Amino acid sequence: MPANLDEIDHHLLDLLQQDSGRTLAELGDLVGLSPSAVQRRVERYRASGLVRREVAVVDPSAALLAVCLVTLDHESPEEHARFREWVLAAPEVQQLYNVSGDHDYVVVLATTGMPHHRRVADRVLKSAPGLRRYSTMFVLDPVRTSLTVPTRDA
Amino acid sequence: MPANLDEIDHHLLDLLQQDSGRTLAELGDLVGLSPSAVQRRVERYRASGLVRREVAVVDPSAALLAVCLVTLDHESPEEHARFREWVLAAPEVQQLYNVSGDHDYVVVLATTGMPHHRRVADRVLKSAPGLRRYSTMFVLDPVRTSLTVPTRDA
DNA sequence: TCTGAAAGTTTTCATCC
DNA sequence: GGATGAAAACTTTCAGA
Repeated sequence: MPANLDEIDHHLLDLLQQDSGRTLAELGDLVGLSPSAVQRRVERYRASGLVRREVAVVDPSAALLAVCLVTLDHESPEEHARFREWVLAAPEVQQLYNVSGDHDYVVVLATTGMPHHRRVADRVLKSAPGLRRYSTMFVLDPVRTSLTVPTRDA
Repeated sequence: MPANLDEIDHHLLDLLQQDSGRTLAELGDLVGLSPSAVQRRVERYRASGLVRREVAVVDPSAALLAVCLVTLDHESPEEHARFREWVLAAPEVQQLYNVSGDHDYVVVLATTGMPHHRRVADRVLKSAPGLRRYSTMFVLDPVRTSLTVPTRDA
């Protein structure tokens, strides 16, 4: 699915992950291609599923973020499925990762403030199916937030 | 800075955080406003800094993600500043959070695979200034990845 | 002050080479 | 990969509520 990418593709994907608001002409200038050629490549990224969508990034300091480490009871596939479904139902779950190690999931909660966070933590995590325990780290400073992914080694 | 937001603003911001690829006309239909009115509001979000930018989201399964918990030695402001500067220099640091609790930072690393990860972990984390220790949780499944932030309580 | 509509400009899209 | 014309989107302006 992820077609072979050349240097220009890596450059374009870097640029698009930084700021997708640029025009095809601007992108063309930056990577040394015509707007048409850029358009073809960008369309290819979308069609292949490499680029999923474009989103607006809201200032994270407008929110209270918390990173929670979750451990489940039994680790059975059914338990995992139920837990995921339950947690994903909450829009405040900004990120959900199944991870290796002592914990099973890392959950990033984004809320409007502490009252909101307490409600969400109680309703979503504390009463989640299969939950053994969880701990919460509040984000004091979101130094960097992004979804940027390298398309090749540095 | 964050102007008072009405119901339509919340709705618009939800939509834009989900998918900013829609046209002003489409957004207008969804929130019940004319394209011009939508454009004015969107421009206001940008000007106020509430919306930072628009980015292309690359399929996270194209990468190896790891969540690292970092503890520093002394906790002095200077140590924090040096650590941040050092870590932020690496483009593979997708997210960096200063957090409360036993650990000082949560670092999300995005790499192209295990060889790349090892190099980055060695170069960026293991030799970071002021580092006492860190642990790594590899992401087995990025169930949900987003930067979505609620602009009001649910 | 905010809205909606229309004119003018830019960008994107599709087809050509 | 580049270039062109058509379609679509965006930006600006203006008048009304």
